[in-house]
Order: sequence, then C-alpha cells, then structure tokens
Amino acid sequence: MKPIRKQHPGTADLQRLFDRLLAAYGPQHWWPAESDFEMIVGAILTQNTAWRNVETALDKMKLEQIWSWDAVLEVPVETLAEVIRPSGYFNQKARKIKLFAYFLDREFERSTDSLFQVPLPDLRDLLLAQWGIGPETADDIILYAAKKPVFVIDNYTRRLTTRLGWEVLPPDYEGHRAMFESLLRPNAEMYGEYHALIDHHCNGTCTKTPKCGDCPIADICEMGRAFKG
DNA sequence: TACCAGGTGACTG
DNA sequence: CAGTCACATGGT
Repeated sequence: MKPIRKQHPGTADLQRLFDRLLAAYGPQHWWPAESDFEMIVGAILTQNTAWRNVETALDKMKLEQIWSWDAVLEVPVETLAEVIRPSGYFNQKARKIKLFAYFLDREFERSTDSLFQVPLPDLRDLLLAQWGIGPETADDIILYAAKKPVFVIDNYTRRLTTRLGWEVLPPDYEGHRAMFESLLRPNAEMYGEYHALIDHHCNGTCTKTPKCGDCPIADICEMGRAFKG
C-alpha cells in the first residue's frame, strides 16, 4: 500500500465532501430520539458501543419506566445498571446517567431547558466538567439536544480525514473540531447532517478494512484513488 | 474465535 | 504530557 499524501483541506473540500455524502446516502435525520432525556441517555450509552445495543437498553429503560430525570433520581444505581446491561459498561454508564441527573437537579432545576440557556462556550465547559461526559458526548448533547452549532468529532471522522488525505493539525479531537468549525459556516442543522453522514459512511463503507470498491466517494479520496490505481 | 462498536477516566513513567 | 489499561455486551 503506497503512503497517503496529505494536504490541508479548504472550505471547498469540506463542502464537496458534504454534498457528495448527502447525494450518496440522503438525509440521515439524526439524532434518533424523541426527547432531550432520551438523546442524552443515548449519547452516554453509545460510548464505544454499537447503536443496536443502545436501542435494546433504551427499550428496557422505557419498559421499566425509567424514562425521565425524576425516574433516574428515584431508581437505585444497581437497578439502573441491570436495566442497561445490554449496552455494555453498564456499571460505569449507570453511574454517569445518575450523576447527570444529580447535576441537573442540583444546578438547573432538573431541566435541560434551563441548562441549554447557558451560552457557549460556558455550556460546553459545564458539560465537560461532569464525570463521564467527554468531548464527543458533550458535543453530541450541544448539537443534537441544545441545537447549537458545534461540530462533533469521533473515531469515524478521524478515520475518514486520514483516508481522504486531509492534513489536520493537531490531529486530535480539538484539532479536527477547529478545522471543521473554522472552514464551515456555523449551522446546527447542517453540522448534524454532516456528522450523521460521516457516521453512516464509515459504518457501511469506510469501515476498519475499507470497501473502496463500493465507495461512492472514492474519486475524491486519496485511499480510494490509490485503490482504483 | 477474535475482533469490533457513534468514548471516558484512571494510572503510569 | 503521552501511552496504556479497565470498563462489558452483542453481532459477525
């Protein structure tokens, strides 16, 4: 395999990638949740976990009627852990959900409505200060629940930029976020679609061992072009 | 059967 | 500050 040549992307590259992914896959309409509560709990449950396992856990929570911050505050953490078992890391995640409920209860009248009135970047710092909420989960919440324009980065995003041949400095989470947010107009709706499209693409085609032969954007990708020869 | 999935925090040198 | 590890289930 020949090495991938790297170049700094510009606004046109980011816009083209978005347009091509949208044309290939259509709108994804993320996040799949009917309330801020479901969205935030789902964001915690999906940490390093396949979404289908999260769905099983969410279904069980609903069935057990643990389906509000009030209900989370009521239930023992051991019980919650057992209910969300299918999502994996269930002891840690039960604690994370409980702690988030305590946080809302303590500082925001048990409501995400009042939390989301906090402007950026304070809102982001506040979320990151909570145990169990790292950069991706914080940005998921800000983008898909609070609907404010932060660009969510994940392992899929980093995998894709690497294969596209995009130089991103620094190559970590904040470097990627700064790159997307500095080159794109802040638009929560578009950011949400963009991240969802990247996820869908990396889930089905740009997988760990990529399927470049089936890739709809191989022509704009360093690895895709190398594959085609 | 080993590897992977929409990360995060603790610990180490 | 950068590496390494624990956390855990279900699908392929």
